[in-house]
Amino acid sequence: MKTIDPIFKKETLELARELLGMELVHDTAYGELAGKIVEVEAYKGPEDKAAHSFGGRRTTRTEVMYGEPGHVYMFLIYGMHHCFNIVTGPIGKPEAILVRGIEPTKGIDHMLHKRFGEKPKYLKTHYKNLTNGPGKLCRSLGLNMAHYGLPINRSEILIQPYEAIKEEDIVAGPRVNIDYAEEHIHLPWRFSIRGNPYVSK
DNA sequence: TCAGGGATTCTT
DNA sequence: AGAATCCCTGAC
Repeated sequence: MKTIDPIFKKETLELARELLGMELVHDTAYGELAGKIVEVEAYKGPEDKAAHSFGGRRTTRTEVMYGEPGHVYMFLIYGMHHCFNIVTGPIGKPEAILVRGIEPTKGIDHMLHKRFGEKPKYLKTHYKNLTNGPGKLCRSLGLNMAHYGLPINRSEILIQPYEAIKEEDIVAGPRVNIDYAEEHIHLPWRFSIRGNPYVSK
């Protein structure tokens, strides 16, 4: 019986901050694709109006958030972009952390190819736009619905220590594109590494 | 069964 | 500022 990595048992907002500076790895047949996490958002259902699990909504899509923390919650947005999330909170409490930006660390050539296809030469703008957004980083790492529900650090998806981030280098602010969340729009549950170029716009 | 909308990205 | 694009959801 596989156990859950204890790091994922932390409180969601605390874990969100600690994820900054850690390395997200997709271990593929042709090598590791990886990047340092530089931006995340916390979603604390069922009380959080911005969360997919608000009000205890429990469907095929949100089901994994009701299970053990440390599993992958993937969803498709706007019919074309995948988003990668880490399930958090105790069993029965549907919380998650969305990874919105990473700084490439391993397998950059493969990532460029996955995102932009075959190019005679990749430009500076290709590198800059490789992983500075939730849909972009999934495309570059090759993450999709096939990874829904996988146990992190017990599968091809890994999150491991990489670099310590000082508390004063963490920026907290409101989450992006949640206009529907009414009084929860302004909760400062978006965290990023100050000044990092791979933080999304 | 179906209309409406979205935790985005790219182009104009 | 608007389009692309389609799965998920809730209502009927």
